[in-house]
Amino acid sequence: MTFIPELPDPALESRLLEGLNPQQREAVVYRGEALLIVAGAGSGKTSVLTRRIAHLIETRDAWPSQILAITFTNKAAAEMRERVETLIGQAAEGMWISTFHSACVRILRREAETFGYTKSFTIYDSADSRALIKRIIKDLDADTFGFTVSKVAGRISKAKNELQDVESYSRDANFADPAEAVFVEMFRRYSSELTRANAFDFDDLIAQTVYLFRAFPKVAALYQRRFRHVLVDEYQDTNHAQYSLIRELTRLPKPEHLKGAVGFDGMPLKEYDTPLGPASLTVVGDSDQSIYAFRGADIRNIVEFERDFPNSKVILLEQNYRSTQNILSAANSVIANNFDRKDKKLFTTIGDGEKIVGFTGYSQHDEAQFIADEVAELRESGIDYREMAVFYRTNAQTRALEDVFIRSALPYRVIGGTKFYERAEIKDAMAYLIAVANPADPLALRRIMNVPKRGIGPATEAALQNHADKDGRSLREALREAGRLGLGPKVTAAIEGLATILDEVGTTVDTAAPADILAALLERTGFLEVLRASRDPQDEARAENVEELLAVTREFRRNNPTGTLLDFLTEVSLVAAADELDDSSGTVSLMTLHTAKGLEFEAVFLTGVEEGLLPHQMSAGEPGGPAEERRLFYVGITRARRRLYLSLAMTRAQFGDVTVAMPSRYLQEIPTELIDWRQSPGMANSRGGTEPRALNARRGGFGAERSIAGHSLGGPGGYAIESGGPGATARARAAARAAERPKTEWTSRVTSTVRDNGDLTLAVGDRIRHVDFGEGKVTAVTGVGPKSVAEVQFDTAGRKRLLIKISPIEKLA
DNA sequence: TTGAGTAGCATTTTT
DNA sequence: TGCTACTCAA
Repeated sequence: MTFIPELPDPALESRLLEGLNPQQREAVVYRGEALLIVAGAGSGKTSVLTRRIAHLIETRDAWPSQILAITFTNKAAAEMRERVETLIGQAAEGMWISTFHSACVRILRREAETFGYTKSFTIYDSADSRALIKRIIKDLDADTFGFTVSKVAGRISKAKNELQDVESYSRDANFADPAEAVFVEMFRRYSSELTRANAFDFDDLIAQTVYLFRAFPKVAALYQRRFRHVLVDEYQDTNHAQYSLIRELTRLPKPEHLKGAVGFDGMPLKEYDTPLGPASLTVVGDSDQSIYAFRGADIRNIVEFERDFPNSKVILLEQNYRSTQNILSAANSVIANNFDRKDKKLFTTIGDGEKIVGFTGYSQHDEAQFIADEVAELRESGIDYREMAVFYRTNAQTRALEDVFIRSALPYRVIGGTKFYERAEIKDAMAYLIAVANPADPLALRRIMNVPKRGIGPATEAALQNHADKDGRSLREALREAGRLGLGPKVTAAIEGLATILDEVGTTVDTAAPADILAALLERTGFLEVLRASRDPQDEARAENVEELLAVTREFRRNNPTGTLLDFLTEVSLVAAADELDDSSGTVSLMTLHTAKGLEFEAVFLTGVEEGLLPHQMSAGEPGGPAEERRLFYVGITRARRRLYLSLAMTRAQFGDVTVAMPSRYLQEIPTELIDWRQSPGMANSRGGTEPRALNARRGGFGAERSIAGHSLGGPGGYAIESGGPGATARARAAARAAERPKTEWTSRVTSTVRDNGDLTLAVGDRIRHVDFGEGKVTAVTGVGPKSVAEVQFDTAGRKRLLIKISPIEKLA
């Protein structure tokens, strides 16, 4: 039979390739079993990926429903979908574009009944997992073996990422070691508690999907038949479980496993539906941007791709369309220090651009003040706030930055960090929803049992739990039978009241809108009422947060008119930090370097470039730690389009007391001529004297990676050796120098003083005195009431923005 | 059982 | 510094 394909529209096809360089072009049009696109930072990979998908559809090589594209965040997924739709219009419907986790939830919900779960399973986020682990540690007195919640959570997570379950883990376990025996027991309990609660944790979502596919080839075959083109972004950050999932999906299904099967449209499959070859796989990644090894990401997945897929093709994208040459040169020279990598050099035709700006503050407040001043200046030069970002290594660093940003009245937003959904009151409200959606979940129930206060304390809870355990029933069922426990009449009534509310509201879960369910729960339990009546001033804010949650549920329904409570809970569980980014908001974004991956900004401030912070102390003991930290630094640098700032502080307050910080070794890996030091470490160090070359003069003093490499001798299970290398002596010397100095030298130039000025009003031309900046003249006043902002030209400290209400200032006569 | 008060401890990065 | 976990009185 002759098959005459419908010819693709040549105009459209050329539009898909328009503006692409030859390598990008090939990445779009290549057809074959396996394709690896090695995409350097800013090399236009998203564009290539979206056009490749559009091209597959446009050339009739694939139906939209045959495409599965995996991204790192939901935001990236949404963006990709949008871009594909813009390229080819409506036809994009039916594609699966999502994160690993969302895709797996979708599969698991559909297939839950096949392997002993119900489709109303809940997803435990890390806080939930930790709460459970904490209880298990307590039960088993495992802390006597030195187990902490994070250690146990880490080990369990690692095992799951390696696709180990309790059985396979204990097969290799050394039971002669009592600590290991205890760990296995904890692992066992953790797993069985999850199963009993009809819940999956993050790692389960992937691992259980792989188990499902392996144990039920007929189920797997359905998906193998459906997805003919699998595309994976950020491949360098995939772990073993995710890798296995991809392998399962791209296997050729056996015809007998498809026999009699029913397709996704509910129609029986036909003979010719059996595919002739495995699905084609496209992965995109850059091993220089692998920063998730701590989470089990295995860089070998990308490095050994060609060996894994013998018929594969590799395409390199090295031209950068994002950054200036100065920024790229800095990035190239830093990453070149990682041995064991394929040499790759980013280049651009944009031109050199501005130099990188360096600044050394006396304290983290000083550093933050510099950033705030620069942000204000950049804004004046026409760069929008939303085009600026501040990066840091640890979340704790936000404090000083937020402090100064607030006082300077600069609009900012912290991405990630203490998230909305991690607030206690939100977790409580969510626990109500979970308890209603998944009655088998005792964790949620326990959380809300006494919120708001009902007089159900630990003793009562234990009694209920006992009753439940006695005849193998759930905690929820025990609640209904509280009358038989011989508790006080008050408590009994409270318990029964709660049970009634949950049961009655529970009848509506499949039909009612999430907002209505939440409203009913809040109303009937008096949750909001109690918060509002409280004397604690913070409770007012908590009540507002809960109302915000209510608004979120309404918003959800607006976007998903048929979305059930379960859909809402799923969506909430899987939001990533980067998903919070709102492109339309005119605020500066503050985020960790990890969150920054995949994003780009016109101006980037990379803060805390200090030894011990970047690279982080904790990384020194881990194999490959310093190299991964360097990649993190590299990722940060390459986010910037035009302006890059590197800053550090001489001293940093850590839990109350102040420690002396040394410039990061990575700073020396950047050619000096690329950095314009507004205040170099040397200048900051030597009583204001000008010594811009001081950083280089100390070469070797604190930059020696040799000291770190030596640590690998410790071997597995070894403890991190107290550093005795050159780095340590330099640190000690610096500390000694600091101690000799009069204290005032080291106190920060910018304090965190806040004052309530009531309704002090300032006018242009007023002279003021500021605690930190000295005297100055008001040059502008904007805003009204408590939000009014003064712009002040200080005599020596330069120009600053000040939120009048809280600044430590006084008006001079 | 609750709430106030205090002692002790902790910070790496996250789907 | 800021939070949690524990103790003790009501």
